[in-house]
Amino acid sequence: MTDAPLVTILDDEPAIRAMLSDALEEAGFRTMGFSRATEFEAALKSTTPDVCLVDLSLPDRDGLSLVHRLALEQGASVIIISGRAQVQDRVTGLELGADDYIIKPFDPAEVVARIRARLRKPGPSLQTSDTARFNGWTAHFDRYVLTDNTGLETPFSHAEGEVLRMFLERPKRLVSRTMMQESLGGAAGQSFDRAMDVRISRLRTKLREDPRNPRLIKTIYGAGYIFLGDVTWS
Amino acid sequence: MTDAPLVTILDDEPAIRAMLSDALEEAGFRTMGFSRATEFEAALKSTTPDVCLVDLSLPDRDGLSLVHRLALEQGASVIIISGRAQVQDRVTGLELGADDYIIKPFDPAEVVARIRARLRKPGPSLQTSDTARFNGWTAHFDRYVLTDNTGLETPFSHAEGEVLRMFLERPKRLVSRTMMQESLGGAAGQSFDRAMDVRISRLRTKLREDPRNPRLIKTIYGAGYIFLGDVTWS
DNA sequence: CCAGAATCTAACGAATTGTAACACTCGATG
DNA sequence: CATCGAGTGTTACAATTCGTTAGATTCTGG
Repeated sequence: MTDAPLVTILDDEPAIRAMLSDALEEAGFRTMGFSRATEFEAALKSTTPDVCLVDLSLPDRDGLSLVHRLALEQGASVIIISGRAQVQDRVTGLELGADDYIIKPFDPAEVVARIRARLRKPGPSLQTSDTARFNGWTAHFDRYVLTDNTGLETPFSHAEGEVLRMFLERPKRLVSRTMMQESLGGAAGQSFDRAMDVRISRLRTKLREDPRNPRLIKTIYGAGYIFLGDVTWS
Repeated sequence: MTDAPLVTILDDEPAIRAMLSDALEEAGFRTMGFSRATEFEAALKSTTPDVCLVDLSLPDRDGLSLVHRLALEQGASVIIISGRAQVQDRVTGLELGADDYIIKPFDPAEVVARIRARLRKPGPSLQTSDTARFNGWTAHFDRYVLTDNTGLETPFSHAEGEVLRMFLERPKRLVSRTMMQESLGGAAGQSFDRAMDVRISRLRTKLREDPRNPRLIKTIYGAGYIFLGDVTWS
């Protein structure tokens, strides 16, 4: 999806840039991060972002004047992200041309929602590439269907899909039990361990694994599982 | 000053209405205040506000569904003013079409600044067209008709259209059950949950979905629905 | 080979979702 | 005013999903 909206992030703290770009890319946006205003301005000559996130406390320049220039010259939406929480700060920020003003600390989900509100487009889809091929099978995560090499379709549920995706994203590597639990969002505990097993068992059935000799999902006793398969995402 | 921007205020607390209209008129806007959603809707027939301030906790109606309708049908900017401060509330509010979300207690100066920010960018908040194409189907929302790829027409009702539109505006993204309820204006509760299901069931029938293996409207157990279809509005 | 731990999986059941059938509302119509 | 029919929420029950339980099975160290 090359026409996903482009969001630039201008903030001097790498941790915040990372958090934002993670959340935004997860939500389907393209992102570019900058730590300094000068770099950002240089990049503006060759690209036109759809939304600009700007932190006001920049080392090399006053953020507000930058916002002002941005709003005036580029047509882009400008969203200020700032630790300055006073009403007066917000008012002047908005008066200078910002379209929105978000206060640190913020929740990435709200940032995504506010960006979408600016773009007011249905928003890009969560899934970018959502089919994977492996050993004769094709997993269509968008349709929740597994396809045989003969073309026979087997539907799988959401929970099964979570497990399958987890494996396909880590082929031929050990997936520890605890890692699974975390990724599947289950509260750790005796009973959830069994739930995991059951999910895997059901997935194995759909993949027509031989219980005595599984070829795709191997159990490593005492450690976890390992998915053996030549995975190609497309 | 007849062409000063018109701001409507919908809030059941007279004190807040007074404070807002004072500040807004001071800032040069025209204002109209309403205490109930029904009055407000009646007034909409004769006037078109530039910005609508809406309190979510209304006595006679769920505010969110009103926001949804407003953003959709009128082209006006909608700013939610609410006491509900959870991130999740803000996210759903914005997802449902609000352009901004202000938390009580607020400073009137900030409200003014945010209104100005909205007016500056005549946001493309309005869905200009009323026809969408997806996977061989064409939905004519103006005529309440679904057209087959063979040209066969199937009428759909208003309630079905609400659900369909909600999906077509968020293709390939999870639509949570609560978001639906709020957009469709049902008071949350055991029984309305069923009403949702029934609407979707009826819509599925019209889309000739295979109950065992729906291709367009997928159910995500415990989470909501996801519409898989390549949507083009025109 | 044995004991104990880890894993597998059939079966059950609670929660969620699907849908047919019914009931109510509201306009249109005779 | 009675009737009809479309639209839609409600109810009741069926179907599905998925975690839990419990007993069987497999693995490992000794």
